[in-house]
Amino acid sequence: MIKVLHISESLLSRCGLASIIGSDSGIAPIEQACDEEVAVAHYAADKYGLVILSDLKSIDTQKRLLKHIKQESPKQKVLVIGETENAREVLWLLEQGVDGYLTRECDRDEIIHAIYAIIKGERFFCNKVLNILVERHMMKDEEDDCSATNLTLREMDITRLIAEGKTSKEIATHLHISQHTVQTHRKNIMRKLKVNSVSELTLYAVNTGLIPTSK
Amino acid sequence: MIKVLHISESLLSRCGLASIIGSDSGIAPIEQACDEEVAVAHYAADKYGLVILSDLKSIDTQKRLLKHIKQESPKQKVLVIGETENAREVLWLLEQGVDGYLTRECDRDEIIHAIYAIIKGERFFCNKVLNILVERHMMKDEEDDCSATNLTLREMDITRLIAEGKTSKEIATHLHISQHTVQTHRKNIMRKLKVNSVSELTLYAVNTGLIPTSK
DNA sequence: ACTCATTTGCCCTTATCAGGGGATTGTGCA
DNA sequence: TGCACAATCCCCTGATAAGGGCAAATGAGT
Repeated sequence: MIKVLHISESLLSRCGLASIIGSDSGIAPIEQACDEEVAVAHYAADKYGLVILSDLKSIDTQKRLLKHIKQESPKQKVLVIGETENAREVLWLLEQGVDGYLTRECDRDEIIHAIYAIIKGERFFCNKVLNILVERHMMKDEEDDCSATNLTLREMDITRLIAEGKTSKEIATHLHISQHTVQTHRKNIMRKLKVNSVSELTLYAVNTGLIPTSK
Repeated sequence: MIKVLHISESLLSRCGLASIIGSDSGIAPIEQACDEEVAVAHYAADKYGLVILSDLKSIDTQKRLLKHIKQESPKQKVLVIGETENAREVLWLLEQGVDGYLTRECDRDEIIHAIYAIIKGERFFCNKVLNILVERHMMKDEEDDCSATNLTLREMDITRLIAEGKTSKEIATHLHISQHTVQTHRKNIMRKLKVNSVSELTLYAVNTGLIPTSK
């Protein structure tokens, strides 16, 4: 019987996954963690055959959890069920040693299939992710001096939060880092984007799709 | 028996909600729509007692669906299970006539409770959202004229210039008025729009067409 | 003439930002 | 092995914004 830990902040997701694979005879009833603290407290190396991460409010939480798990137990199998189609995010996860990535649109069979594949030591990615990887590989040649989008992942996070109206202090609290760090990122962002006001930064965020517009 | 249509792009969520309220005797088995097209094709006025929106990949999709539903059937009860704690998003949803808003952290009882409350014609919001509403409502008392779009011509000028990244001093020079005047306008604008940062002001300007976007 | 919204002007305090230093880790890449 | 870079943290200064209150001139409408 495969022991699974499902870390998800969404009640719906947790019940959903439990319901979906609850009937599968090869998988034990899923243990659940509803947030980061519970997950960290609950987790132990070699306790689970598979850890599934899904529906975490902030990508940052996802990153921290992943790092924590990989530190505790580098060989822990991890499956992420995500919503992002952002190439950089996916690539980052792959680099961290995630064993599988599904999107929320995947169907029951794909989930079950992914679980068994990963347990057997394979890796499993759904089509969308594969497309991203392929595209990324294609683009790779021309992609070296694109002046606009050379923000790092972290800088994109910060940019989005600034554009949403958060203060540096709020961002620091939200990301669990120091205000100084946020300030440093701000400086680098504004230097890279060649802007000198939050308005222009916000307009940049809107125009590049970092922020959704209401129409 | 209450007929419910659940629109969600996440398989986990759909199964989760079905599992959560499947055992409730007062609610019929949930119908599901997995994306926007299916939802639009599936939906008909007076067909459902309640429509639940959750886990839509883009906020734009959520907005389009909501508009569509309210056009087809203005009195349709709608419950949104969201993840945002962004005040503007929540307020926008409320203005569109959403009858309830829960976050993904809400528990089973809260969901069931919300459904029955909404069916009875009440509105239901979880605590986080209520906090947002209360904060905004505090502001509202003093300024009886409710809505955002009652800026004067002058204030619109100032808003546009602020959103373009000008400082108060630059605006003052440009309009041949005192910096103090610009500051006063700023204060009034931010009070009227209920925002407290230039980012949010900029987003307002973009969303209302005061500022052109490049896409 | 009177009212009301608009526009304009000024004072205050505190908080935050913009821009300038510098520094330490860790990771990836050459 | 070293180098570059990302991400983190810390210090400084001056400028500006945020938010409060107050009040005079203007102008259109009743």
